[in-house]
Amino acid sequence: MVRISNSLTGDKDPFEPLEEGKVRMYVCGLTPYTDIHAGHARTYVAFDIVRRWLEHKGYDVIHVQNITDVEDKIFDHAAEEGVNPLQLAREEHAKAEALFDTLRLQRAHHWPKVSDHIQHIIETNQAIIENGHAYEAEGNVYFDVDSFESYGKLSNMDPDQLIEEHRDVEGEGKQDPRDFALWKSAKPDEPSWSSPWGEGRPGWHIECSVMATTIMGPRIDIHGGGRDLKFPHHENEVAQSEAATGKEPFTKYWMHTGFVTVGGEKMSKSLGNFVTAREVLEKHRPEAVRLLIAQTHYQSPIDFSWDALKDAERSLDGLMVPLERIHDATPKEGEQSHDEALLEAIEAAKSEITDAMDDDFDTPQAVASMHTLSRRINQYLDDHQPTKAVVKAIETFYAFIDDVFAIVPEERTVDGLEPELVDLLLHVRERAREEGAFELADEIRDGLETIGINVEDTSEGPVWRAA
RNA sequence: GCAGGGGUAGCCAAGUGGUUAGGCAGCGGACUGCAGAUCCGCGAACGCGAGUUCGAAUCUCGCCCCCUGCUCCA
Repeated sequence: MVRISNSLTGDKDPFEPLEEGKVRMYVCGLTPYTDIHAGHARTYVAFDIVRRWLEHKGYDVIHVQNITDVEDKIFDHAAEEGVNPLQLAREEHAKAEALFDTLRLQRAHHWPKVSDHIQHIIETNQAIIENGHAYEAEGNVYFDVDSFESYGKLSNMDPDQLIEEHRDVEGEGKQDPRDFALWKSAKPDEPSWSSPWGEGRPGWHIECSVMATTIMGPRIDIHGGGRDLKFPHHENEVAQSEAATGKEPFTKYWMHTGFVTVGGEKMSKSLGNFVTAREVLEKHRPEAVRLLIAQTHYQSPIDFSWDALKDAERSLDGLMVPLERIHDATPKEGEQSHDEALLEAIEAAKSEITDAMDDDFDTPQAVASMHTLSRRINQYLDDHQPTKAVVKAIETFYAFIDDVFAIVPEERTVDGLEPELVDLLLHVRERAREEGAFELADEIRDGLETIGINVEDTSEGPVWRAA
């Protein structure tokens, strides 16, 4: 049984989806106007692992991730650059999607865009007005916070206190400072659509309610996003969705990811302390990035540093050593008495990882189990030639962790390299070593290293791989 | 101010009453022509103060510090 820390209840709740065997999952996506940074990547990797785990458990997961392509920031940015806002959003989204692929994120089943859902948004706004929870004012439509009794239930905010806090918040024709826009009247030179309230465009927040419910129905299982979206974005989503459909809870399990920080402070575009996902992936393998993220629980902050990434690279290398060793080994037929203990250790590791993941996706615990098993396998391989059954079990284990975490790297290759030539060189080097010509042997090894090939001498002879 | 999350060894990070977490770095050893990898061993920890308990990182109370949210935000 999977248990999930639920922001809505404040508890770790047993996961019982609305519909047996099926999971409706919505992850707050991008407002594409510039490069995504490490913080976005963290959230998406975290939910990628959530999805992979649920799928591993046999759930049929529908994963929806929105593209907010109609939003002030895009308009502002497009105006600065002198380009078309919708075009800018399309291009930035395409760039982000390519990065997602590199990061080994499973593609969402739906990537709904606001610009494709304007009609649905208008209809939802009308429903909210009819249900008495919104009003029109000077071409704008505002959500009537005071009419929605449970406002504040997700973010644990006191609605009365919000009145004082937001005394100064402006808005054309707003009746209450807490009210927020479902529809904004058009400004010159900005994209707009016609509506019963005149030319305009959707407010921020409403798109997520509309696209989630249009695609998945009035109630969904999991809704995720960064902690910074909890208020006001997610709080407003809850209010809008429930006000429109009359069904609650809109989302059964709300999940919020911790921030990526830099020197303890939140990484954000406005602070300017960000590192783009592209920069990170230019310097590091995606699997190392994913391991770094998995080493921290999804709710805790991750303090970003290049050193931390380097550590994760080394840690990943260590984790993958057994896999490389069995690729280099020649397995033998039959059974060996000492195989039993190793096969049991592999089963034990799987079961530990399963328990950890079921417990609110405790990836750091799961990673620890992987390391422990990796050491056990190395011990075995130090002492024994593996049998085919053992090789199979190890490969199956690595396939399992790759399935759930996507952290097993492709074997590295050097472009334009003839493996036979490397083997020939190493053969010559062995001859040199036999004759004690170590200077020549080292020259060959150093030379190979400069073209990206690492040579290691083992008791079984030299092995090489791309660095 | 209100609300939430945290403070665990040099760094990162699990762990909710008794049993080695784990990683990275470090030190010693085995192996090796050397290097690397691997293995074995080692050290080092629970923010502070009281309390409960046979026993507290874990429970209670008080305090200190950090981060986040309170209509830009993954």
